[in-house]
Amino acid sequence: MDGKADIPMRSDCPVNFAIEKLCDKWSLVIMRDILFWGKRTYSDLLNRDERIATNILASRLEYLENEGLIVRTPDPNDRRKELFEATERGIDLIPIIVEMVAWSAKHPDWHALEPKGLPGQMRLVRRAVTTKNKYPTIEKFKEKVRNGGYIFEDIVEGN
Amino acid sequence: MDGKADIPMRSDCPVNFAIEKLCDKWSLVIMRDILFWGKRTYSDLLNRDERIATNILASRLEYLENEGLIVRTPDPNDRRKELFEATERGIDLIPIIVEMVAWSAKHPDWHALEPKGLPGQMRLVRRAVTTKNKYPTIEKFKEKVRNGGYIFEDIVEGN
DNA sequence: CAAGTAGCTTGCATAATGCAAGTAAAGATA
DNA sequence: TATCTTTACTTGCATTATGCAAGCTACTTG
Repeated sequence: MDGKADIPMRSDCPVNFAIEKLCDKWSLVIMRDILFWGKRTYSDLLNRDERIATNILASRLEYLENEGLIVRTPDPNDRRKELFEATERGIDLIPIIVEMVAWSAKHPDWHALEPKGLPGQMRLVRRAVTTKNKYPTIEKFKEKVRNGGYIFEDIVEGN
Repeated sequence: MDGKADIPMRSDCPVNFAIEKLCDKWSLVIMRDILFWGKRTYSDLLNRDERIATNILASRLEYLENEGLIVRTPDPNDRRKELFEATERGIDLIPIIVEMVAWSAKHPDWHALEPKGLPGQMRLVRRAVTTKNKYPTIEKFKEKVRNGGYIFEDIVEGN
């Protein structure tokens, strides 16, 4: 119910706008799971490495829906389930998230964690750092999600 | 002194890494002020539209320094002052911030704030949305900051 | 019809942020 | 040189955000 308070913006700066909308500990993690990993249900989103608490997940999903970043629809096959998917506005977060990946991957502190992702995923991360112009890739990512898929779908199936 | 607790990362995901390092309410605002507006002193950073509290600013500057995003040097002309400037790692935040601007500027909620920036600044925002490949611009921005300048220096002087 | 599963809520603890007042050291002013 | 101002903070306390564990209801599965 509560979670993020609905207070007026601190300024009209577009940087500040994005910070106030997006910069909490969980909103972008959830968007990553939907956009990159194709997680669509509450329980799928709950059982991830970062171990979000169930009350926080509920409040964040409500928030993301209110902000127009995701929509929820009842699962036609199982009336207990709701399916969450990204809106166009949510899909527009992909460039931000890709640049975050590039930033992390460029600096030693992240490598010190000895990250152990799937091979295809790590390949993608390396490309995020080295590629001069990431926009062709980003556009492909967006199209995938618009068509009901997710960014890592080929990687998860294959390797 | 306190502020951000030094707890272990929730996962080895590079998205999560960036979120844990950067996603609080103030770190990126301060980096914006340094990178885009050339703010270098404590009092300059304090007196901005978002009205950061003085204790938060102090703790965030300490944090950003510990994370290697900024360095502080004593002002040779005034021994009360310290000058804060971005490191290369801090400069690497520019693409993230630019994509945040593009995200905000693309969607109605931000425009509903009726933002009133300087003309040159608004021009830059519009370009951030429309330009297909932002990397040439981003590279120019980085060079400017590396050379001791800041992104809006031409705009602030002119209009 | 009993046992699980999915998607929550509730209550309480800790951490992050916000506000106001105060302070010491350095520089500016009379 | 004595006073006033500026700069970069700290301290104490209030509020908001996040974290943890337990419980709960509608639906599905065996």
